[in-house]
Amino acid sequence: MPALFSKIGNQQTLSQEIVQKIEAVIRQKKVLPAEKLPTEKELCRMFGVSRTALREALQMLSARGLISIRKGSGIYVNDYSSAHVIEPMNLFLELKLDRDYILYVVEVRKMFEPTIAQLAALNRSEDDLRKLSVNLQKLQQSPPDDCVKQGQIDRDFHLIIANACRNPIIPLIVTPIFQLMPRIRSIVYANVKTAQREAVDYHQRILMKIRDRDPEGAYQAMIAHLQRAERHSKEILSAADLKLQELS
Amino acid sequence: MPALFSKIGNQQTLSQEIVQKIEAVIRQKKVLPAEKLPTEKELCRMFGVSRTALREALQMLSARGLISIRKGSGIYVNDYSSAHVIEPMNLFLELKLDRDYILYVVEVRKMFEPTIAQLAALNRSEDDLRKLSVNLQKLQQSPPDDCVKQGQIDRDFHLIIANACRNPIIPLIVTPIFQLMPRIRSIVYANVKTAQREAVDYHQRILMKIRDRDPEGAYQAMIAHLQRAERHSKEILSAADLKLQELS
DNA sequence: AATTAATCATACATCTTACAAATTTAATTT
DNA sequence: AAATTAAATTTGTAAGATGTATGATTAATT
Repeated sequence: MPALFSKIGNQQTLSQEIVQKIEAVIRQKKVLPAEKLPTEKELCRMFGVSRTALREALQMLSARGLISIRKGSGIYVNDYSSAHVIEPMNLFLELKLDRDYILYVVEVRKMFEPTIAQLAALNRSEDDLRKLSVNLQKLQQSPPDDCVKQGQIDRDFHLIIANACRNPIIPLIVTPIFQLMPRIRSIVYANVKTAQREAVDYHQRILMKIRDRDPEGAYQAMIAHLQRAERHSKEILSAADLKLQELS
Repeated sequence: MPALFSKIGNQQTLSQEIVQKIEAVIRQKKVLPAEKLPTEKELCRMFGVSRTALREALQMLSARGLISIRKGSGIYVNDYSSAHVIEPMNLFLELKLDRDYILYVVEVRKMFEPTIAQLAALNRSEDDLRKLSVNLQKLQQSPPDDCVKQGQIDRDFHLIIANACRNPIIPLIVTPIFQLMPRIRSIVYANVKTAQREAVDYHQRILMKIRDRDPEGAYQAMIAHLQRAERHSKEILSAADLKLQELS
């Protein structure tokens, strides 16, 4: 039977409706990044709404990174950057991170990073090489007991490689995953004394292969590195599951 | 010279400050998903701010997917889902999509999808198989001239495989990339008459390898599929660059 | 007694008005 | 012409009032 009446009015709130309309013109590139939108007053007039509703809509768009609101100046369209993509994934992984997710992260890295190292070996610039060797020195010189710092340096090493691929989508994908490394490391590697020396060794080998533009070598070196890391993770995870409680 | 005094008060707006405080308690899991936050009135009292400022903060959190505001009911913490991660990346790719980005997308798919097919062959369930064969039938039966629909079916095929990996991070990463396929396809494949038949062939081969739990076979079949697709893309992109203008 | 309708309290949604603070623009002075 | 000052513009915050949805309670009807 066909319904006699359909719902009156929009289910969504006014501000959500406004968001959609403004988002549409941005997505359709009718206003470009750095360009100014009409003032609040004008927008109110155009949409026929109060400033309250309009401002709530603007704050939503601003929270998602589509616009910037500058007091006394106006409303500007943002150049939607990778930061706005990475942050939600970061939050997601942070909220979901538990024993299982650590293993998922390790699995994903094992799947993708060798291929990334491969491409990096082909596309790396001289500048990438410099960054990598500076990073390696830092890792060698870092205090052996500062797990968090080592995790950060480790993360940067892998990030430099991801950026060396010269494909902007790759850092987008892997940055949030690498971002977890310092936190995971502080749990997993807390007791592994040899971890630092080992990491330096593996990084050195990877760096050499990338320097020599040897894709297959870089691929294999990265596999070796990650397999070693995975073994550590699994051993210590099963040995000390209790520690994971500290995460939350 | 070091400044004697730093600015008084926070540079950021009141609402942004409120966002940080509420976000903190959610990140620290002091309130769990589905739990209710205090009412607007109480939050105003607690923070010592007006409803205007508070509501703008709430709308920001709601726009990012951290909370839901239900009229007449209250404010609830969300179960931060993968949808909130995928959407920003979707937007990013949509805004950046141009000739270069299409090639980046193809490259990323070539890098990661064979490995994904490999893992899917190992972890796939019977249900995954069913979904894949249903999808294949749909592709066979779809009208030959409806490029967009074919793109959607194609996308779903690859999404099913990504989900078959049983690693929740993988769909997170690849969904936004696959989401572009219908749009890209409508540009690239518009003139390729044989595209549909070819796609059916390749999909069939991949499906068989996954069915037989043959990781190496699935890997190779996926490589073949993507290399063919890449050739199409490049040929037609260089032949008809003008068409890209239609994107914006 | 059970079901349905009416009522009320609660909570979010929107509007209006007012003022504060930052920025930009114009005017003025040096 | 440059620097300073004043004015206008624009966003930030506040407070109060009205509108609308939700859920619980009470009254009425069957």
